[in-house]
Amino acid sequence: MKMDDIARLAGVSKASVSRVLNNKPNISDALRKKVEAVLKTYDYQPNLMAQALNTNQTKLIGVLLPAIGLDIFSDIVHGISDILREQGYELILADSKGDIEQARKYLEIFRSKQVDGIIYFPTLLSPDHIDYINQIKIPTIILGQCHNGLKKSSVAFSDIEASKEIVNYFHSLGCEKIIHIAMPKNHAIGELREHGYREAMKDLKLDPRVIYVSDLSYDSGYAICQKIIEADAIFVAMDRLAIGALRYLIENNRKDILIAGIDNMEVSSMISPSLTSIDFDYYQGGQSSGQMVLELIRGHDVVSKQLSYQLIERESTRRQHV
Amino acid sequence: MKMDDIARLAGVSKASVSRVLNNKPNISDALRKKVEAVLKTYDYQPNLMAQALNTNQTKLIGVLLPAIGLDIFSDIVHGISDILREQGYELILADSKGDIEQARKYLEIFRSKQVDGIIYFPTLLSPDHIDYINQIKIPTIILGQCHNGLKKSSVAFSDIEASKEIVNYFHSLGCEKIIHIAMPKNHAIGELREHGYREAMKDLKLDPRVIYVSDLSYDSGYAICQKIIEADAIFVAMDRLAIGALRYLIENNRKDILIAGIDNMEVSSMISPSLTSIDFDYYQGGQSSGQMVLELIRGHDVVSKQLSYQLIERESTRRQHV
DNA sequence: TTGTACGCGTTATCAG
DNA sequence: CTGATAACGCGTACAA
Repeated sequence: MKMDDIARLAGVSKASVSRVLNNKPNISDALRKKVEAVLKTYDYQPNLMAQALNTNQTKLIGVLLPAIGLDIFSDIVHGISDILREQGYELILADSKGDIEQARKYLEIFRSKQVDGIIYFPTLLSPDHIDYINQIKIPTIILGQCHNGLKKSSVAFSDIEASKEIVNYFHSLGCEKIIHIAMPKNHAIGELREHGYREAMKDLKLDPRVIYVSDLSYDSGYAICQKIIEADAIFVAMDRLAIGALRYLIENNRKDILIAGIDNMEVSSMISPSLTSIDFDYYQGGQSSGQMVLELIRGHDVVSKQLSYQLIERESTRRQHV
Repeated sequence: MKMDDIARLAGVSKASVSRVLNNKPNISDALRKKVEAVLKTYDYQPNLMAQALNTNQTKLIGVLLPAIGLDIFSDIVHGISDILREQGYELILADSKGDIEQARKYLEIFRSKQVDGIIYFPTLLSPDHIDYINQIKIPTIILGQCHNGLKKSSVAFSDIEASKEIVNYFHSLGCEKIIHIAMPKNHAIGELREHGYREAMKDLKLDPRVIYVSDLSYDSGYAICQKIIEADAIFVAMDRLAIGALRYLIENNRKDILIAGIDNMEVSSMISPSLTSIDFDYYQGGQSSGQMVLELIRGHDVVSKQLSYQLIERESTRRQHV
């Protein structure tokens, strides 16, 4: 059932049908009624490919994340998806696995698929990569961080502030030897969180000590703890690693060491001891970026947004945790 | 840069350009070289919308899952995505949240977006819903279960067999009072696992006892344990629930009760005690369904496939676990 | 082997 | 306000 057919059945031209479908003003009520009736009867659905060819809009948004499996990213995807679908857009999802080459490959695929917009959560932002991003022609939102050199709209979380809060929290609990387990050095978010840690330690006039994991697996969090000789508390750059670290502490009877993460994974409240963490509103972040990419497509200006956070206190920061 | 331009620059007709692009045989080497040179120079990219309109293929596959956040589904997505992208397809991802109405809504969206194929992981398969699925015109793969009434290709995991294995494993450890924590009754996978449990118990001439959670959250797994008075072992229908249950056992000092789940989530090896579980190859399942949907699109017949599993023994099934 | 001409189903333009 | 008609960019019969 195409527009031609509808037009014939309604006894009008397909131009008029098009006008009705797109709510154009220049059409009489009489014709409108007639066409609408036929439209209803035959349950007409416009052919999106033809529409796309003509309007040069696919109504597709490319979403590139570093790891769709982590629960924070699934929250983000829900946020994005809920907003976009409301407005008739669909999303094409890709996973860069934290690798820049992969990321470029997917951005390239997005381009070739002619998506109308892109939401990109990068990991490392090298000067090189920033140049690459800036030169993208398609409306693009950078999610997860904002960077001076970046000429794109962005939605960031308060990684630095949140990290500071954790250090200060440990200090308020009487800790002095506060160690930071950081992400590998090529992770932008890891750098932000490490930065927050160092700043807070400096403000408190405490000696920072940072150790880096090799990757973001639970195992890495576990393994890295072998390097820790002495500590009052450990601030781990993400819950996932923290859960691994916690396991090590338990196995080695270091229940005197306090520990906290960031991300507030769903499982963090369920493990024993439950994990103190920072909660970011990732769903909200997804919604914001979805909204912003649509505004960008509609010609609005580049803007930046930063989201808030909340400290969730649990058992892992109590003395002698279970 | 469109085909016309390339044709002009190469001094040939656009038909010839098209032939080169699509590797048609009926073209001379001389022309081919000439065209390829121009193609390279100008980095020509065909307009997919025009292609789509013409060939009636969007190269888009709709993937509908009950919960994209769970790690099993992210494995599935990776499997699907790796296969599809190899062959130039992209995937549109949607989350039914386990709700049939939502699922229908998304299947409807897939249709309106004119996807070439669908991969659908349903939860409940009511007769009504089976009818609905059977009447879908687009090539469709049902993932996660196979059902007699279903006239679609399917990729299933060995839920029944795996469940039996766990019960038998508990029995080999000397357990007699083996309780099953099952998913809410409207979950097909839950039913399969419960079925496996009941069969195994019958074979062992043991009394089955099944209790149902209200939803699939960690909390539900925790809360349901309050109903358990006496047990040697608990077989939980999924790791997520099992982790909640485990927390309850620890808090209430019931370290004598053995416990095992299904899914082998990444975190299951990291919690204390680590959780005995069944590992399904979800990535492989994703790959298979991706492969099958492409074959369906190419006109192959409807087929079914069932994947294997593996029991992973861990601390939660050792006597007096940590 | 090569090129011409038309069709895919819309939206946009321009007379009437 | 309405209806022809021309784009949109590609594939493909069909003719040469």
